[in-house]
Amino acid sequence: MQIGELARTTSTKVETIRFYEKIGLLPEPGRTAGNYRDYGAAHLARLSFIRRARDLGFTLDQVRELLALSDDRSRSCGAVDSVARAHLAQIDQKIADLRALRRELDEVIGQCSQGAISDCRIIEALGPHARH
Amino acid sequence: MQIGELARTTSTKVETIRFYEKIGLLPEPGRTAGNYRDYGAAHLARLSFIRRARDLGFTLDQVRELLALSDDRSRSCGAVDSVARAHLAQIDQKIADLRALRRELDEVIGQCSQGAISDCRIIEALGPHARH
DNA sequence: GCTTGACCCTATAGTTGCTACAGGCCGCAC
DNA sequence: GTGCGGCCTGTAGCAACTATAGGGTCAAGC
Repeated sequence: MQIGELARTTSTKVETIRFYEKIGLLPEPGRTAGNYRDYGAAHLARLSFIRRARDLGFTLDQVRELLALSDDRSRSCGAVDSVARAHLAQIDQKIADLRALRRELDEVIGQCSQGAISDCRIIEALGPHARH
Repeated sequence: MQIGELARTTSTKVETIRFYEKIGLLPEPGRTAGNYRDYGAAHLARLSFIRRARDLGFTLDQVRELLALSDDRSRSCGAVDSVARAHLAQIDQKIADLRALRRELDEVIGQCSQGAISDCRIIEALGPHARH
């Protein structure tokens, strides 16, 4: 399987695959006579794992950790669970932050009366005298 | 006012102020005899505006746009309103995305039975055979 | 047998929004 | 006069890719 097919199969860009290889996330595949990368089922599985984890918002470092854990099949699942739970907590925090921000921005926007800039409440609310 | 004081006043790092100057967000201030940047009230106001907008999650490009609009005090407030509303929509989208992701991750985590990795449902759920 | 075009290769620079050096002045207290 | 904090410039680094430049490979068609 060459890189383009792997890319299509996993909905990944070719450059991203090469990038994952460069940072050591994806093992270097063999090469054909013409120096093309030649992937097998194991590469497909590993890249799928990476993509799925990335889609779930794990950072590359977290993915690296999950991969290391999953490679060591004798270890307990607890470590994996804790990585995942930490990530969940981060997501909850992000959602809360965004909601707070949304509320605030909404308030600022609500004051716009569509007049001239000199009377614009949005600009005013952003200004140096706005006490928050 | 020198850069350190401006930084403290606006809760910005010195490097960030120089960075804003370099990318043209903050006008170059005058210099003292010793080549130190010398800021006045206008700089303080502008930097406060930038910080506040950034805190509300506007990108630097959006901030640039808002600044340009606010400088042209004869224009209607409508353009400002539309920048702000577009940003609000982006935030809503991000919140929705994160919530979907949260749900999914929560589901994956819920399956962990704390057994061995070889039975770990999280790893499994991330694997290539997980149909999503 | 030669060209065309799709694919692949490496290496490097760009993106966003900063942050962190390295190596060197300025200004003031002691 | 020397030590220290603060300032200066310029460059490199972070995440996680993406995009380009400048080339090689391979199969098909004429």
